[in-house]
Amino acid sequence: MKRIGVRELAKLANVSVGTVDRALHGRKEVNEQTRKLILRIAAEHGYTPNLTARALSVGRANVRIGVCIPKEIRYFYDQMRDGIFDEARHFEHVGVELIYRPVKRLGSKSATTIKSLLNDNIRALILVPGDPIEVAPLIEIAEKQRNVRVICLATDDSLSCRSTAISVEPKLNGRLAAELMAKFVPRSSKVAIVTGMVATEDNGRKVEGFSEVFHAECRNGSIVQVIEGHEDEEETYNKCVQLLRKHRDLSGIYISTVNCIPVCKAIRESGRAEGIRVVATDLFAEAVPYFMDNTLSASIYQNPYRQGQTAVRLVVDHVLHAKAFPPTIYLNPAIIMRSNLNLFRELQPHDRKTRSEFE
Amino acid sequence: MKRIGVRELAKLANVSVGTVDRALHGRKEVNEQTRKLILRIAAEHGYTPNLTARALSVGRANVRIGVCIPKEIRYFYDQMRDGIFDEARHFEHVGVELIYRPVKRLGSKSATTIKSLLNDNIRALILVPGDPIEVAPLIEIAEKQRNVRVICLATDDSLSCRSTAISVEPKLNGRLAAELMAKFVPRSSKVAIVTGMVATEDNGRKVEGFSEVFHAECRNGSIVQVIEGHEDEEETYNKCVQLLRKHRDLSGIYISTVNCIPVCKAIRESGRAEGIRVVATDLFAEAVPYFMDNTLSASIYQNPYRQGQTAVRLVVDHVLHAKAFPPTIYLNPAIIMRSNLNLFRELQPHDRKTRSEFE
DNA sequence: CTGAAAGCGCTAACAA
DNA sequence: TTGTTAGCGCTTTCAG
Repeated sequence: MKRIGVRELAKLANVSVGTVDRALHGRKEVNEQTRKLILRIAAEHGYTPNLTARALSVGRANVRIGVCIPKEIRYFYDQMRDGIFDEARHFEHVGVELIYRPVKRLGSKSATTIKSLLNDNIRALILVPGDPIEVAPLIEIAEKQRNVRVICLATDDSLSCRSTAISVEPKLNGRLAAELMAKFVPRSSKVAIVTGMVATEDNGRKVEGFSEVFHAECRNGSIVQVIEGHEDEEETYNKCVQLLRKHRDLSGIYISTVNCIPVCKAIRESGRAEGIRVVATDLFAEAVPYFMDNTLSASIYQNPYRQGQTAVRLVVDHVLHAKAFPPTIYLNPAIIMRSNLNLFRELQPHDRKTRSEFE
Repeated sequence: MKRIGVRELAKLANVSVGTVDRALHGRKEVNEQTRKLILRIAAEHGYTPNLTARALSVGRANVRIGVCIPKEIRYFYDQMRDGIFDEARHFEHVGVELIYRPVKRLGSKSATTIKSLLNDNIRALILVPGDPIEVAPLIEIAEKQRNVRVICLATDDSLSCRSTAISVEPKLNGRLAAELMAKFVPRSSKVAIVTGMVATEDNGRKVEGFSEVFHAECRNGSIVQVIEGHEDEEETYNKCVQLLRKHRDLSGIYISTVNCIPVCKAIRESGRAEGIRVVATDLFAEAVPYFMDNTLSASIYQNPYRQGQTAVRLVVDHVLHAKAFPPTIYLNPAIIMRSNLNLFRELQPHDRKTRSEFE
C-alpha cells in the first residue's frame, strides 16, 4: 500500500494542507467537524507522517532527550554515555537531540541539574537515580506536570512513577554469580562475599540472590562472611586480609561491587589464588592482569553500553512509533572470563573511530 | 559553531550547489581542482551533511536490502530474522526496505535466490553462506559488478570478497566452552566432544579452540574422544550411549552443535548426570528441562538475534553515514546457565508484541 | 476558521 | 565541466 501524505489527505477532505496539519496536531484553530473528518480519512488510509520531512521542516530537535548520568566511576558510566550517544546519533535525522548534563558522582545532588533539564523543553529524561528519595519527587513532576517520560538506568527508582527502568536485576546478578561459584568449588565449600554496603538496595539483593542459589547448588556449602568495603580501597583491602587470615579453608569470594582490585591484591599476596575462586562484577582495564593469572575466575558484566543504547531506543520507539514503555527491562548480564575478555568494549582501543559499537 | 550547508559552501568556493554536491560525492563530472578546493573548504568549516534533508530529498525506498537466510533449524534462524526485521523497521522512514527471500535449509542451493535478489536493485545483501564454494562467485558478482555490499552472517565466507561478516568466532566458542569446562571439572578429568562434522570449518575450529584451552587449563586433563553426530538425532544418541559405556570415568562433554537433546537423553538414561558436566551450544525450548535438572551446566549462545540486528545496523551506517565496514565483526557469545535461562529470547512468549527486543 | 505559499538542506534532471 | 531549478513532505507564516 502506497503511503499517503498531507497533500492527498487535503485533496480527499477537500481542504488545504494547512487545515490538515492543524487537524492532525489537534490545534484549536480548526472546525471540530472538519477535524473529525480529516482524522477519519487519515485513519482510513493509514496515514503516518513522514518524520524525516517533519524534522527537516521544523528544523532539528524534534525530540530532545535530557541525559543526567554520573561522570565518575569512569568505566561504567563512560560506557553508558557512549551507548546513549551512539544510539542517538542514528536518529539524528528524525530530530533526536541529546541534552547532556552529567553530575559528578552517583551521590551528587542532581536536583538542580534535573530541574534545569526539565526547563529545557525535553520530551524524555534518561537518568541514573542516585538517591531515590531525592529524585522521586522530581520524576513525579516530570511525568505528571511536564509530560516528560523518565527512564531510570542502572538501578530502578521503584518509589517513583518513572515510565520505565533498565537494569540488570541485582538479584539475578547474585544468582548467576552463585551458580558459577557453586560449579567452580567442591561441595561443602566455604565462601565469602565482598560488597559495598548491604544497606544499599542493589547490594542487598545481590547478596540475597547469591545466598539463595549458593545454598541450593553447593551441597553443604556455607557463606562464612559478608564484608562491607564501602567502596573504599583501603578498607576493603584490610578487611580481606583479615578474612583470609581467619578462614584458611576459604574457597571462594563473590565481589558484588566493582571495587575488586583490593580483594585481588589481598588474595594474590596471600599466595592462595590457586585455592580461591573469585567471581567479580563488571570490568575495567586494571582488572585484566587478575584474569590473566587466574585470580579472577569470572565477572558478571552489567552491560552499561547496552543499557544506554536501550534507553535511547525506547524513547525513539515511543515518540516516533507510539510504542508503550514496558514497565521494566531487565537485561541479561554477560559473563566475562579469560577467553572472552578482550571482546568487551572496556578493553578496546580508545579511539572512538575504530571502536566497534557491537560489543 | 553554526552548521554550514551546501549553499554557503557554494558561495565560499564561488561555484554552484550542483558542483558542491558533485564534489562532495566524488562524482566524476567535476574538475579535480574545484573538487579539492570544495573539499578543503568543507573540511575547514567542518561541514556535515544534513542527513534529514538528504533522506527527504532522495526519497524513500532508497536502501533496499536483500535477505537470504535459511528458514529451518527453526530457532536459530528465526531469531536472526527477527533481529533483521526489528532493526530494519526502525529505519523505514529513511527508506530502508527489506526483500526477504529465505531458502529452506542451510544446505539448500541458494544460487537462484541470490541471483533474483541481485536483479532486484538492492544496495546490500545479507546472507548466511551455506556452501561457501557455491556462494563465493555470486558474492564476487554482487560486490564487483553490481555494487552490492554483501554481509555474511553466522559464518564467514572467507573465500569471497564480502564486505564484512558477523559471527561468533568459532574458535572462541570452543575456548570459552573449554574454560568453563576446565573450571567445572577436577584436574585429570576426561572429557569428550560431540560435534556435527569435524570437516566443517566451524566445527573444526570449535574443537580446536576447546582442545587448546582445555589442555592448558585443566591440569592433566584429556579429551578422550571426538564424536561426529552429523546432526542426526539417532546417530548422535547411539554414539553417546557407546561413549558413556566405554568411559565410565568421563566427567565432561562439550557439544559444539545445537543438536544436544540426544546427548542429554543418553546421559540422563545412564543415570550419570551428577558426574558429567555438559557445555552445549545455543538454546531452544526443548533444552530447558535439561538445564533445570542440571544435565546441562551451561551453553554458549551465539546470539542470532543480535547478529541480524547488527547486519542491518551496519548497512544503515554505511549508506546513510558513509561508515566503512569493519573487515569482520566477532560478537561476544553469551553464557547461558540455569539462572539466566529465562531472559533469552528463545524462551519468551511467542507474541511478537510483548516480546522485548532487548534480550 | 481556512487557504496559499514560502521554505527546511539536499539531490538530480536539465541547460548551458 | 558547471549552473539552475524543481521538488522531497511537512510546518508555518500571512492573508483572506
